[in-house]
Amino acid sequence: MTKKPGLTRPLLIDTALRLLDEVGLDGLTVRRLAADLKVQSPALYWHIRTKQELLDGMADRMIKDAEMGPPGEDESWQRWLARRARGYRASLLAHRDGARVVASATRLEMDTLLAFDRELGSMVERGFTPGLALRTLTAVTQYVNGFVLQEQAGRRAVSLDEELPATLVAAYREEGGALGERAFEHGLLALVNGTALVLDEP
Amino acid sequence: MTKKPGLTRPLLIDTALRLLDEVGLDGLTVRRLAADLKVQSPALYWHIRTKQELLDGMADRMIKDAEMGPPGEDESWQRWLARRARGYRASLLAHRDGARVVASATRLEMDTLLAFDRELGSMVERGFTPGLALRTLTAVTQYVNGFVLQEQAGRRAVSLDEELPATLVAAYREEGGALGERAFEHGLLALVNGTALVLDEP
DNA sequence: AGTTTGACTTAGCACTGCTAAGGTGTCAAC
DNA sequence: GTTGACACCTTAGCAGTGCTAAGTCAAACT
Repeated sequence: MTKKPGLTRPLLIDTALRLLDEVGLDGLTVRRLAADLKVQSPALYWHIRTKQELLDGMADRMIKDAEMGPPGEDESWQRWLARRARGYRASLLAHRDGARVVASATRLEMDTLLAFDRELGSMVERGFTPGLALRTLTAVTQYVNGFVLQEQAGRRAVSLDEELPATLVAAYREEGGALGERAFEHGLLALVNGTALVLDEP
Repeated sequence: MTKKPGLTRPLLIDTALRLLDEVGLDGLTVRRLAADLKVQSPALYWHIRTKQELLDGMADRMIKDAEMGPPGEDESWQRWLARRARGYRASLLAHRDGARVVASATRLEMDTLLAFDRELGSMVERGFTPGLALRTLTAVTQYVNGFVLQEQAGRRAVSLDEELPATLVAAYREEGGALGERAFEHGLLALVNGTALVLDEP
């Protein structure tokens, strides 16, 4: 040990997440982050190997913040699965472009993976086979990823001044303008209840 | 009309999709595409305004290729929904990084939107409210997006030389090494059957 | 005191999307 | 047929990107 560093990997990740909320993923450049840390940009490469590694760290951080864990003793796996999905979604929504960040992640850290494994284990205790547990958790996770990705894209499929087709207009009116909470819950419940069906009939 | 152009917007998009399979989304640069078309890179900007517009065109193209349409007369909406999802997934898988491309799209063309509207309409004919139809179709679409996104990321959560936790190993062994067809079908069936449940109980 | 080493800076490379300005061939009008 | 206009493409280049090589310098160890 020599001089204690002004920068650390966790500090990089935290600052990057704060900066992400300000400027979005496209605005998040290495130089901009370095400026925020009052440092020249190559300094960051002492603590991370590539920008991708930084993104991976950010994704890992957001997943950890979701505090997903095994179900409580008195909790059905259905309720737990739904609660987990909601928490995960909230964690993605907590940061601008959050879903894009985790979608771009290529590697998670070991402890995050261990937490995931513990979840699988508790599902096995409740009657799932390991493969079934993995498939179920994957399905829910990917549903959330896809949903929030679209949610945060803030994309309108077509410019607003153009006229939308009839049924679509009716649908949006019924939904109150945008796909949000309700649409998410709809798909989530279908997924969870549908899984229960599949479980009963092998 | 004057000189007939050597380049056209559709040609750009087709060539870009072919190039995408070669070099992936990260390797797909404007200059590289121009070189493939034996043209200098700024020439492309006569036919498209930004690279994003090109990506949008590519996404639109892939969606059209899925040939999703309303259900046949003698087809239950459940079978149709599943068939649609499988076709959509196949279309995303048909091109390298296909899911990333559609995820990055910000705008779809009007006729694609009209096709979508026709699907919604036929669901309404079968008892859905417009909002319910939209939510259902969105849920399935986002599930497919998320799933294929992960599928194509080819990501291993952790490097292969590291040891994986116990239950996860068991799960992967049970699945035969990777999450593919079976996992997709599992989530899809859950989603479709779950939707049927939700429909019956308002 | 001298050497090592961790943490940072300065300079700069190869590349990106994109623009401004200029050229060139083809068509319509006269 | 000459002229003008316009569609389409080229040359040159800007501002910005991730990242590296080499140098600096103070703190820590011997």
